[in-house]
Amino acid sequence: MSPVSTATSRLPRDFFARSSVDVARDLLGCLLSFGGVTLRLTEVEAYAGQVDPGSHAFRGETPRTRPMFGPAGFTYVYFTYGNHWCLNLVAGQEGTAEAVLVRAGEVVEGHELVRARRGNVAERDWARGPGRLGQALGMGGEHTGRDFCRPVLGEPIDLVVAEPARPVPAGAVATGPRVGVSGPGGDGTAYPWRFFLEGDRFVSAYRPGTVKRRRATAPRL
DNA sequence: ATACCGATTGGCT
DNA sequence: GCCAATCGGTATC
Repeated sequence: MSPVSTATSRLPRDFFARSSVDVARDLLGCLLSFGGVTLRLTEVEAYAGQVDPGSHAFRGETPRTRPMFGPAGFTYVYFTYGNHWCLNLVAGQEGTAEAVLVRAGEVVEGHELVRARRGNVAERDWARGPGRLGQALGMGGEHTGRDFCRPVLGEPIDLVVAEPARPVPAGAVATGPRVGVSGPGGDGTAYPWRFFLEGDRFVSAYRPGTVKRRRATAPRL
């Protein structure tokens, strides 16, 4: 039996109610289970809500970002580029709209399920990147705004975030600019809030954010 | 009503 | 390394 599959203590809401940066760092190595698939988290990013130009919540609450403005311990799943569903775990105090983007992981359980969803791609790429990870887990818009800390009441919760059997050594955690975050003052280099396991194969490739172009004038036909 | 764009990915040069 | 795909969210007219 693999040591990682033996850890089963669900992280409490208090764990997520801290600053997104602290939560992100501590999530590395943790086990995230959803619908029969378990990932060992290798890469995450912190977003600091309304004071963070790179955050979806920067311009205030909208129907999409509503879960971010709620209490910690809920999901925020968003759709992007016409194809991809990406998973966030809401952090911080209610109203601050902090969240942690789950960017990559290693599949440690549910290989058959993931193989079916991800097709014939290298196992290394099954959940290496937020879009791929969402697909590996079978994430969709119906999974946003879900409480993953509440123990048993109400609708079934199939998302579990648990401590690893063995915590990752502090020296194994690396930080850097966030991936793909763009815009004036919002580029990823502004905050080194990407956390990943140094040297781990299941970490996505770094890509800098694109420089935002400004169109000269509006077409206004 | 409409235009712009993205916390990405996969394919091709 | 470069770039098109693809469509919901958001801002704007």
